[in-house]
Amino acid sequence: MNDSSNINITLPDGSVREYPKGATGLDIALSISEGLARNVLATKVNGEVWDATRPIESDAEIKLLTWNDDEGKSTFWHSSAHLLAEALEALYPGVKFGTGPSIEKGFYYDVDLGEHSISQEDFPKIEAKMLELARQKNEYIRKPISKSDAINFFTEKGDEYKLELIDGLEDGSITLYTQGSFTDLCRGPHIPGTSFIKAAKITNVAGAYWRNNQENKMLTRIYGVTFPKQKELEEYITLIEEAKKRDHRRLGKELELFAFSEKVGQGLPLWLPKGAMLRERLESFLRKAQLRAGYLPVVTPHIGSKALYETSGHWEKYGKDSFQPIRTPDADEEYMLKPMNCPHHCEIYKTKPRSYRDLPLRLAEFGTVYRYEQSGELHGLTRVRGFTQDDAHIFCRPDQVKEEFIRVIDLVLYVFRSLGFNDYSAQISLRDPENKQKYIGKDEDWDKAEQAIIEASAERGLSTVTELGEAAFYGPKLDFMVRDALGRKWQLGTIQVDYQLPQRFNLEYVGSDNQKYRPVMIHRAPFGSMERFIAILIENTAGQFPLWLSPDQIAILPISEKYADYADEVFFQLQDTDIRGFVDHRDEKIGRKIRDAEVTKVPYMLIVGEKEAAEGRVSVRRKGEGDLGSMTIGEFAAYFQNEIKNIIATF
RNA sequence: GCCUUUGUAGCUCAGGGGUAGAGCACUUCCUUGGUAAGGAAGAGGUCAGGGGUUCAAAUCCCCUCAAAGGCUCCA
Repeated sequence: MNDSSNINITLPDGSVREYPKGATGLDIALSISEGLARNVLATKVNGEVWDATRPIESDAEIKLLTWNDDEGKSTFWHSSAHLLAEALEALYPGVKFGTGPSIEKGFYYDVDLGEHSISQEDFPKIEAKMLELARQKNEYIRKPISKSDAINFFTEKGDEYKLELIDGLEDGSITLYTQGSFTDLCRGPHIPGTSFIKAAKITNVAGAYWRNNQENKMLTRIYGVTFPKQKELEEYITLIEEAKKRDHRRLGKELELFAFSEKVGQGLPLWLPKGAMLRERLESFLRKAQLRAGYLPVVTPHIGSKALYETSGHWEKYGKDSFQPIRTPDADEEYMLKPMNCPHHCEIYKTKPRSYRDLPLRLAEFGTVYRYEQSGELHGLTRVRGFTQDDAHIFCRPDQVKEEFIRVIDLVLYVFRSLGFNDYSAQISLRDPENKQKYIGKDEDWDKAEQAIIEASAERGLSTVTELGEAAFYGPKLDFMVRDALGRKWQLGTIQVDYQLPQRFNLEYVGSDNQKYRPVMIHRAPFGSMERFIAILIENTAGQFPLWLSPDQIAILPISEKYADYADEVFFQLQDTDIRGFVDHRDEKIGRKIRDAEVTKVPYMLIVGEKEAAEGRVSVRRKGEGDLGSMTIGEFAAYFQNEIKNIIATF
């Protein structure tokens, strides 16, 4: 044990060092190396992030946080929000402040600008001010304050939003932070000083309700991002530009995959021939794998009587936010566009008595559903009002849940692999253990299902995070996330256990003891929806789809009109081996034909001229790579099919 | 749904109270060419829609619709 003036500090590598009581993270860093000390942004003390300059008074486990730690970054950005606030106060006297947290990539501050408004043109001015203030190398100084003093301070300043925040705080836990001439109500922690901030960019400005409540006043939310090095800002900007180039809305138009029409309506995508073919190919790919995995295809109508959704509970929960019921002309009947496929599938389950021997029953449908999403929510293909789920419902016995989960995981991973998503993870969403009564279903069933999900994920080696309280009220779930080529995360497929619908539809099966039992239902969709999945696929591949999905796989480019017949002959021969594409018969030079094929992202160009026609060969050019040399038509077909075989294994 | 911004040719965009512009794409003609843009001519728009102000509106004002970025929502 240490004497009263010293404390023991445990470092992440497990080593224990002795420091004087009141040593700060910076002191500890300095004792390790000066270089480290220069980079320390904050200190994690017993799992809590502290200012690097805050004295540590007792034994602790610590970790020194730098730019390389997520928590280091978020501290850096939170401090940058204060710097932004200081700049705004200098530029717009009288501005009132809401809250200014760090976010995944940067930070924002919600402000009430009063008379002023901010637009893009003002960004450089704000950025310059921030950097000017940063160069003053001001320290972030932490100061605990009593509630009454805090109220006096912000009353005097006229910051009503801060006063509202203080109102919800407990006396004794309130701190202020000051850097330069700006003082903010803040829990912290912060980086030691503004000198760390070397590059700043205001990225966006938008409206946001005070405290995220629609009833409250709309404040101006100013988004920004900062870096400790100019170079990192440049990389960030490059990444943003790359993301813009990959935007599926832009590529969808350029590659003629889909379109929207005001006449048809908001959020209702029109699939153009190339997009439709891409989509059909994805569907048949999954259909084939599902058939092998024991799914049975079903088809159900796009509408269902209102009673169906009263039974399912959807009417009660979402009815007033849905497309409203359709009335029949004569009888007093109401039908609804289907927002989910599961009620229909439950009715299919009920078409005959089921025995425990029939289970699991796996019903699959590419089912198109309609949901009236808020207009401000619509976004390209990722959020639409009419979309097709690669849906299936597995009706099984409680003891089969785990096995079925494993099978679905295998199917989902097969889909990811075949489509080039190699960086994926999953989230297990379980009940809130504190609040079990808000969930439907028997306690023991939940336990069993949650256990089944956890075990199935572990058995398949999924990298998972577990979130308590994130389960749906009707059952726990497993959601898949993929990281795309730019490092962005997307939520894709989902597997959900459902105890509610079997109960609401009174589904039963006869057990081996001739008693009636209730099946468990599992909803699952590896793609999620065709629309959303294709959007993500477009962004991940930048429109350069895997060969087997590419709308046009080859472009045959005759050198001149003289070889048009030979070009057609090549085309027909290749078409016989299921290779699709076109012959570019335009009256253009070869350079132009190549350029156009490159721009429209055709994977293979086959150039045919005098030499090729004479020898029965093609000159092969791969998009983005260039000339691969000459092959016979048969050689090319084999080469081509081999490439596809290597991407897409059979399930 | 709310806030802010935007809407001009198929696409990308300039212009802006006084007869609508460019590049690309498209059509026709010339050119018959060897690995990322050959040449010429032509056609194409009720300036998102509706209303108002004005001698005159694509331009200014109002409303509607749609899009973008946020916020709230998401079976």
